[in-house]
Amino acid sequence: MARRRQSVTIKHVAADAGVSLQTVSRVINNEPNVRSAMKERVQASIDKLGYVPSIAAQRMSGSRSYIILAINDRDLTIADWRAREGRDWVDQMLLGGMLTCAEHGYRMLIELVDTHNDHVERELGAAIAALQPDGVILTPPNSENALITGLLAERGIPFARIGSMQEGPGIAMTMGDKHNARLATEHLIELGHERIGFIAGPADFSLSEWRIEGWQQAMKHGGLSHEGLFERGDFGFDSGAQAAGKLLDLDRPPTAIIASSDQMALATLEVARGRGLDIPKDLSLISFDNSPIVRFTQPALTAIDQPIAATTARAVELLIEARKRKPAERPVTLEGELVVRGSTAQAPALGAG
Amino acid sequence: MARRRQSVTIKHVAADAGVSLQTVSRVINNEPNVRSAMKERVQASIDKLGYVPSIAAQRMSGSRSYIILAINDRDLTIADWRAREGRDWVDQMLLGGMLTCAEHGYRMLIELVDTHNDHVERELGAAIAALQPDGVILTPPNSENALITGLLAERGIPFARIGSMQEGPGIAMTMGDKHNARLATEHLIELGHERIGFIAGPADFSLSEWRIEGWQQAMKHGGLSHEGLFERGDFGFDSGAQAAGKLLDLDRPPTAIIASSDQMALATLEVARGRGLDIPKDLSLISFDNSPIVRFTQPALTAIDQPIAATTARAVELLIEARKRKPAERPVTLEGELVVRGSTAQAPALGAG
DNA sequence: CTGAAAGCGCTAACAG
DNA sequence: CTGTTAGCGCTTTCAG
Repeated sequence: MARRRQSVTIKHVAADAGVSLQTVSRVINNEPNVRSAMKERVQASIDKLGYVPSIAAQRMSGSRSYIILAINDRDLTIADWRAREGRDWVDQMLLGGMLTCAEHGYRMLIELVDTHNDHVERELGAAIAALQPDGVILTPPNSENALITGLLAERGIPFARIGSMQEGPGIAMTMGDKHNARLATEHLIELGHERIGFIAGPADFSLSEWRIEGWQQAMKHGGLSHEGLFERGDFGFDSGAQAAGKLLDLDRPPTAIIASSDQMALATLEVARGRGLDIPKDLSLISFDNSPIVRFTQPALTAIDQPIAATTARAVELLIEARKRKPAERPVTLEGELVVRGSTAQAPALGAG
Repeated sequence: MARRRQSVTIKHVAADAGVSLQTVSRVINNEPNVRSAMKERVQASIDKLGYVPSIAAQRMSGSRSYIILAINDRDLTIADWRAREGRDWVDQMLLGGMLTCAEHGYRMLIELVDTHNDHVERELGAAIAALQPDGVILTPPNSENALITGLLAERGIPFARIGSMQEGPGIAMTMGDKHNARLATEHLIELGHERIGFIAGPADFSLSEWRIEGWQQAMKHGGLSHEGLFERGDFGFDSGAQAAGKLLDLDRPPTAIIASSDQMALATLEVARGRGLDIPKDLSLISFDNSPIVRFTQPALTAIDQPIAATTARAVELLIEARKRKPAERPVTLEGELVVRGSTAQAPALGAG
């Protein structure tokens, strides 16, 4: 294989336009001090020759790499891909991230990191050393992994922490979990439900707690008690089934359940069916992931749609800005929406059953 | 923002190990002429310092970029992402491609290219100039886009053409479409079906034609006629509905239909239902995409599973090898499998109805 | 088998 | 406002 060198370099452009390399560089990088006549002349040569700067060379001379790295948990991601159950959060991240990157001449690269392992630092460190990304996007539960955030901060790489409100280095971002949980709860209250159960996610996800807060607040605000209507799962199906079982075993079981993940919602659906309950007649159900799968159940599930694409897009923008302005201290929040489908209905008549 | 330089470079390692840069370079690249004692000493320093070579620098000095580029059609990909209907071929490509890349120290980067437009060359040329990928993976319908393959060949970049058997530059690869169509048809013949309809994809996809061949061959081989049982769609829902309608309008309609995409299969399901046909009792149905969605219909669809992940993985391997060995001339084929679910059943009794 | 020198394409820093 | 100089971190010659 022949050595593949840049076919047309900054030198060719400089020669063609009859200027110095530096001037061409200034035009490429849209720097101020260039006379517009000069700029046009150089641009003409660039267009004529079809010149595109080499990212590697740009990176080498100490400037940007034009790469944003999205760090995802290796095992979780692969498990989702292999399961082929339609979970599309990676796609949504790509949708928001890639397109926004492209608008600014950047690329987004996904990196799978084995975050359970204690050599996260080595793995992530290697990725950073190899790629020298201009910014990193962290998703839960990595967003609050001190090993990761510490490393990034130490190396001075701007990063966004999606699903984290902690203070400290990096841009904290949330998808409005508290608000979203409130939204779901209020929808049920409006439908006349008074006993609304909540199946939370694991405690090591901060967003699990925010959602609990949102639910509790909405309940209180509606003059309802949430006592005893709470269970916790791990986002997975089995844990959801167990939690749903406990809630439905109560002396006075809930007439509606909010589950913090699609899998736990699906499990709840199945458990309820197993007990002869009709959804939504006997039990209303809201899922906290609007993944494709919840549209194909019978009935389709009312769900909280998290703005994954929009949040990732915003993260990219903030990361790119970060090298100019110092990022804001306050957490950035993009709120989700409630998508109403067939799994929620008027609460069963009070005296009935 | 401080200039971010490589924290530990080849120089540090060389100094630490008390050897020249060159020797370190040789160890990194696993070159032959290094005494094993030397090698170990250098490796020890590398490990101690946590050194990882900078891809940008490696690329700069004329060697590999360690980047494999997967080119996808911009509009199609974005449409799928936005639709959120669980189509997961991008994920499957990532699954196969990223993991295999990682095994070899490469990264896979997705690039969305507006392939309809006639400035494909500029777009793709820019991506290549900027990234200098070591290999490119093309998916249909780009695999046979002469503008694209020509550009790649001209620049001497190894590339794989998935879904193409054409001769010429680049590694031709298929997912066994002919074989897969035969498989589906044979399954139906075994179930006693004699009139098996086929809804093909658009003619500008070579694989559409291969599937037709497979179906026709299996029919002939089973002593059956395929005359008049053929329709063509564009892979989309509406075209599928139209095609299904025509097939079911025949004087002697088919008792089974094979659709070349999940959307066309779904459309067929709906059209059949609309006519009061029960699936699979009155009509058996096979989808040609085993995307998550076909598992959630009632009944779940029997489908051809295309080895997207495996093919992408193989493509990556072949591309990486390509810079050593000259790639084989013959097309590389990985065949799909039939996943039997509830949409196929024994043919309705002959005299009945 | 190992080392020294040159340069990849680009930008930062400094002159003019 | 524009040009010159000196590297970035690595690999490729080519000597030893």
